[in-house]
This record gives sequence, C-alpha cells and structure tokens, in this order.
Amino acid sequence: MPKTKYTDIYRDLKSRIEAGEYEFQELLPSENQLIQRYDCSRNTIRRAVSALVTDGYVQTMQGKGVRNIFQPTLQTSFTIGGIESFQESALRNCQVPKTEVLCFTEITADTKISNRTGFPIGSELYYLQRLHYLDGKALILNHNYFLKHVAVNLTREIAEHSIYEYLEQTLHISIVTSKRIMTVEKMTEIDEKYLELGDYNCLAVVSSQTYNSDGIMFEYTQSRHRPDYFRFQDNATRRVI
Amino acid sequence: MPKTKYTDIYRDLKSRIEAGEYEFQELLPSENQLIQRYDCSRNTIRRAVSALVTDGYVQTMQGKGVRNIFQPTLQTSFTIGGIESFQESALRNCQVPKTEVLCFTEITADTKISNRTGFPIGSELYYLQRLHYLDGKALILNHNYFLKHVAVNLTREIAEHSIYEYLEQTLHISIVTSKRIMTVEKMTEIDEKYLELGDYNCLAVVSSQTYNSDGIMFEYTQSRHRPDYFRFQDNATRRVI
DNA sequence: AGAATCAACTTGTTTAAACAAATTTTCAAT
DNA sequence: ATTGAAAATTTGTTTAAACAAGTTGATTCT
Repeated sequence: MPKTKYTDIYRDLKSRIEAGEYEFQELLPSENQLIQRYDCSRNTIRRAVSALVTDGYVQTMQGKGVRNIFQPTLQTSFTIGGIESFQESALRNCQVPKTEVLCFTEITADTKISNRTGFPIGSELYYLQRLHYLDGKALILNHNYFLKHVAVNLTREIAEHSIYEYLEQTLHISIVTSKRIMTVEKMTEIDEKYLELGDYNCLAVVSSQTYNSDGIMFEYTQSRHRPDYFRFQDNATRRVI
Repeated sequence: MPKTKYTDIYRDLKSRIEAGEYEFQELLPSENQLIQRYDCSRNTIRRAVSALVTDGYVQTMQGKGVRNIFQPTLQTSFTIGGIESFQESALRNCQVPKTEVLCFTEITADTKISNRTGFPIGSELYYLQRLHYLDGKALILNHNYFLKHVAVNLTREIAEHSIYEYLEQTLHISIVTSKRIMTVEKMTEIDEKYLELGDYNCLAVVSSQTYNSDGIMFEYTQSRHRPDYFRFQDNATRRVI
C-alpha cells in the first residue's frame, strides 16, 4: 500500500541501505541528487530521510551530508520500536507463532482494575489471558483488557488467531498510539506455571495503553516475558526539552 | 536556548498541556488558530505538534483536530525515551544524585571487547565502572567504554561528576543518536556486591552505542539497573514499514 | 421527519522559494 | 607549499500556496 510519495522513497532508501548499497559510514546522495532521482521536491526527500533517522539507519550532518550508520547484525531482533502484534513480529523474524487462550471473560472495571489499567470505573471490558509460543516455546503471558464497545464481538476463536487482525481488518479500527512502560517484576505463581523460567525469579513486563484513531484508549495489556528471550530495541535522539 | 521558532511553540504548547490548560480528550486549537496565536506559518505549527505526537502528548485526527491525551500521573517516571544523562534525569525528578567511580582504566579493544562493544579491534579506550546513587541508594552499575581520541583527557574526577557535561560543554561534542537494547540478565558477583538486589536474581540491562555529530560511535555503555527501581517509558506509533 | 447535498471546517501531502548555517572545495595571493 | 578568502555545496528553518481527504453542520429537497 504505497499511498504517499515520501513513504515510497523512504522504503526504497531503506531497502537500499539494508541491501548494502552504501557502506557503513558512507554518505548517501545529497538532497539535490535524491530530488533528481525521485523527481520530487526537497521537502518530500527530507521527510523520507527523517524517517530513516528515527529508525537509526542514518544520521544527518549539517554542511556535510547524510551518513549511513546501519549495522545489519544489530537491527535483527524481536522488537524494533513501533506497534507490532505478536503475529507480525513473529512472522517478520520467520518464526512459527502459536497462541493459547487460557482465559476469556467479560468484566466490569472496579476501583482496583481501574487503577491498574486506566479505564474508568464501570467500564465494560473483555479480559483475556493468553500464552504466546514461538517455535514451540512459551515465551509471553499476556493479560489483555479491551473496551467491549470498541472491540465488539470479540471471541475466543479470534483471540486464538490474531486480535489485531480482527480489529483492523474486520472492525476497521486503526491503532495509532501506544504508551508503554517496561519494568522488571518478580514472577507470580501463574507465570511459573506457564512459562519455563528456569532459575530466573523475575520477568520483563511491558504494560501498554493503546489508543484508536478517535483518541480513545481501548486496550490495556500487560505482557510478561520470559527474561532470556526478551529484547527491546530503541533509537534515542537528543532532542530539545 | 530557544533557537528555533518551532521549538518555542513546541515548548509553549507542552507546558500549557502539562499545566492542564486543555482537558484530557479535549481538542487543541486548530492549526489556523495556532497560526494566528504564534504568528507563523502552518508548517511551523505542524512541526511543533508532531513533536508533541512523538511525546505521546497529543494525537492528530484528520478532519477532526488534535486531541490532548496527556495524563500527568503516567508521564512522571525516571526515563522518558530520549538521550539523557544520569545527572539530568535525576535532577529532572528532583532527586539527589551521586556517582562513585569504581574503576578507571585505559584499554585496547581485543576480539572479545570488540564483539561486545562494536568498537574495532585495536581501538584505544577508556574503560570505567561507575556506581550511581539516588537519594543514597545504589541503583545503577555502569560499564562505560569511550573512544580515547574523542573523549580526550577524561579523568576520574570528571567521571565522578558528569561525563556528558564534560563532553558537551568542554569538548563541544554533540551527542546525536544512541542505539539501545534492553534485556534482562542474571546478576553477576559484581552486581551482587554493589547493588542491593534483595531476593531478585536478575537485573534490567540497557546496552547502548552512542554516536557524535560526525557519525562516529564513541561510547558503548552497559547499564545494569536494580530491577525494583527500573522503569522505561516509551511511546509507540503505528508506522509504515 | 428523513435523506441527500453542499459548504465549511479539520488535518494530510506536495511543491516552490528564500534565507541561514555549517562544511568543503577552489583558487588566488603570499 | 601555505595561507586565506571566496565560492560552491551541504543540511536546517521558515514561509506561502495549492490540492487531497476526512468530518461536521446547515440547508435543501422529498
């Protein structure tokens, strides 16, 4: 779905970098050269390049040019930044995913749940527990809370496959923003029961609130990761405060 | 240092949001209104707003407007995304920082170090171990590797205070990009010795490669965090791949 | 009353142009 | 050969304008 010009250019440049067309530390063609190559305005080029900057692929230097700082060995990991479903990231890494639904219920948010999730008291919710396998190993235990009036008619069968696919392709909900917090927590009995933790006594926990395109938070999820398989990549840039 | 117009606008809008000028879920003034308020072009407004989007403060909706999704309780944490020194984040959260230098040496990268850090074999490096205290508690054990010919004349005294302040204000090195990987690792003897881990047997580990404005990776750092005080915030947006 | 249409908003994309700021190259003078 | 100034080239900021696309509200028609 190449809808916009700058996305096309972004993708083309990205794949060229990944293919090794430019050496590590080599400068990319200048903006003027790229304008000619892609037959577009300078703004469009700059927009594509700035997306590569936030990906950590390149670095711009005023007066000098745009330097390739992509290193293939580092970039291949389970998670790279953005919002991605378990299915998507598994497939991207050519792994075999499986999901087991441990629990599927409907609840109403009380004070305790409201404090934990951020949903208002009295919200009607789906609550699920799901176990995610990769190549046969149980890696992630998920606690999902969905607003019932947004994720309408969610079923156990859908939850076994891909909830995100259902939300996006059937309900046409577009997911936009997700606020995440990563912490390390002691294991619980339920963690111990389902995840093979070996002699680790804690897990990597990612709590996230997800918003749809109406600006409504419709999902709260706590993902509890087996620590030896957890890996989160990030690209930070020095920004003005 | 308000150098650019869009930074000024960004900061002003941000502080207005933080001050509660707009209700949660309320729409901000439209672009046209903001153009009049700040006497600038539409592009400049859009640039400021898009910075707020990446901060997770607002969400834009085509045809509708820009919605405030800032929640004060969530935003106050030890780390929010960007590149920040220990000193900076401590001060931002009004805490009393202290740094103890456990080890300060000069080394040459062999195969093992090169593989771990990403520096070429033979690189001349400063290697330090530092213990960071907050309000009297030892929270972070840092292993720092700096390229000697970039972080010239680094001393134990500087390392006790703030290396980043030295790099930026004395050497005028501007830090631009940092590639980070977060994992959970078993504790080592040295972790156990310096950090009060209680009955946790693992830590949150953040490994980072930092680049200067010449595109040279000049720092590799492994930060080992006491798990009960580790917290990493992030804002993900669904982006085109 | 209900439906359809249109107008008036909103944000999203793209182009063009001008100037600023930093770096590199060129070239002339010493 | 070295220095130094000027020119050319690079990215960074800002403005202006036009059109696209989505939403809302009013108006009109049935």
